[in-house]
Amino acid sequence: MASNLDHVMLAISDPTRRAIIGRLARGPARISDVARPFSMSLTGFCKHVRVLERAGLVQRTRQGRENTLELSAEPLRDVARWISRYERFWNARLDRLAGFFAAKQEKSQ
Amino acid sequence: MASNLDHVMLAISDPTRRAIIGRLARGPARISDVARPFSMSLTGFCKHVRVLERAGLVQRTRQGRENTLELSAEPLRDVARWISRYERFWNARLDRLAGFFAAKQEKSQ
DNA sequence: GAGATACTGAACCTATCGGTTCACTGTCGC
DNA sequence: GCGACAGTGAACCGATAGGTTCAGTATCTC
Repeated sequence: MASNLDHVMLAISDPTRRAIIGRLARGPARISDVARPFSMSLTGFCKHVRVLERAGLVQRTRQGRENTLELSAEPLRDVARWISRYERFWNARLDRLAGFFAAKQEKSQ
Repeated sequence: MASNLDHVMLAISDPTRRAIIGRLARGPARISDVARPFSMSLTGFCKHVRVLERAGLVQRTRQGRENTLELSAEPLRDVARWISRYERFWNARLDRLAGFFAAKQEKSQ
């Protein structure tokens, strides 16, 4: 019963999978080519690809024996939307600082 | 050797922990009070709190036998920063649309 | 058809996750 | 001091994560 947001966040919580996303941002590529830089069996690598697929973060196109992967970043938007609800918290200190300067300026006028 | 980004993303990949964050956004609260709405043992709940602490997302203040939790959203900023690198991908369609209208307007002038 | 290439599936391993129960330690109120 | 309250630690559980190896299936090349 895990939601897609769960799947997406879990998918990007692994550095290998973030690296795959980073690679695919430069353009689509075959599984083997994406896998090459990683010191990992191809089977292990494919498991990461499946996790990314489950999250909807990559799409696979099969032509003959080759599988081309393409980034599909839309699900990240949901994560961004969730996080944006808390932006004001990490901006809080900045806000207070801005408020301080605003008050100071007001006084000096 | 997991990075903090790993810990933060893993922490927010669980709906219970996102709910805790949502609750703490309304203000600090005692562990027991935050735990009450969840149908889960207090011990189990405390494990979630520990995961959030490991990620730096909550801070605990102890006074007597009570533990007050406070949201510390700064780590989410790192997640937001990572995600922002891919914004252009989910905006791509919008960008093309904007480009289309820009070209149309240029033509009509 | 033979051999290389590009994966995939199944079985296995260890570690971690998300949850439980039970026993325990402090701390507060009376 | 005693009982209720707030929370922790340890042990356990089943499921999943992240990795492996090995064997198999298509597919391409020659």
